[in-house]
Amino acid sequence: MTEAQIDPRILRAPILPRSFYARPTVQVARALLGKILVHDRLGPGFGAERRAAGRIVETEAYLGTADPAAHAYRGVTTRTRVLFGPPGHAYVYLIYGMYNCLNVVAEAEGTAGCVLIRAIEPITSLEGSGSGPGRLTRALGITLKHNGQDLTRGPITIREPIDPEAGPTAVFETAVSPRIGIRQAADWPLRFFVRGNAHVSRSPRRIS
DNA sequence: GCTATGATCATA
DNA sequence: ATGATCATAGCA
Repeated sequence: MTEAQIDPRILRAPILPRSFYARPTVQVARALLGKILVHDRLGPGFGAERRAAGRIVETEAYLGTADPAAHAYRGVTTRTRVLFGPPGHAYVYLIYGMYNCLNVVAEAEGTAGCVLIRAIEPITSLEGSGSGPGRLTRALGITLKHNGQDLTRGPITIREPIDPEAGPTAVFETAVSPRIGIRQAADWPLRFFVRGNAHVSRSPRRIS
């Protein structure tokens, strides 16, 4: 049985501060590309195989009350409350009865806005693919119970890679496209991904 | 209480 | 093109 070796870069990677998230949503969506998403299932322990991590290679911005495709479009509800809360928290929801989607709350408290994490490039060995929003949460063990959690505290954190010269996506070009799978505001250019990266999702655009 | 609706994915 | 499967929203 081969123990998966953790890339030591994630052990030293500093957690992104709240100020990173307290910016316009589109800025946050672009800035999240290349950052490292970590789920430490044992907290600050040393259980190496319990730590799952990947590099973010695809995101989508959802612009709150100004965006017909956003959950926050119709204002505060039980579900969307976290979107209007302080930035740097996780917004997790269940879609199609089977998939959890992980979003990051952006903008100042009181203003809704979030970034959907759509794909990661594995750093640790993952159980399954990290390509696609439903698959990456399954691979990292992220569920509804993580909704509202503070991403500056963990166990889910997003980190700055310590050595930007290392790794296959360290130097990259950001590509832009319409968002995947929505019907409202279907042509808004709010999807961002690492051009040419093999782990970017290839979900078909929903039609009709 | 009830019903419609998905920011998905796999299979065909 | 279809189906699996369920939390949430909107309405009565």
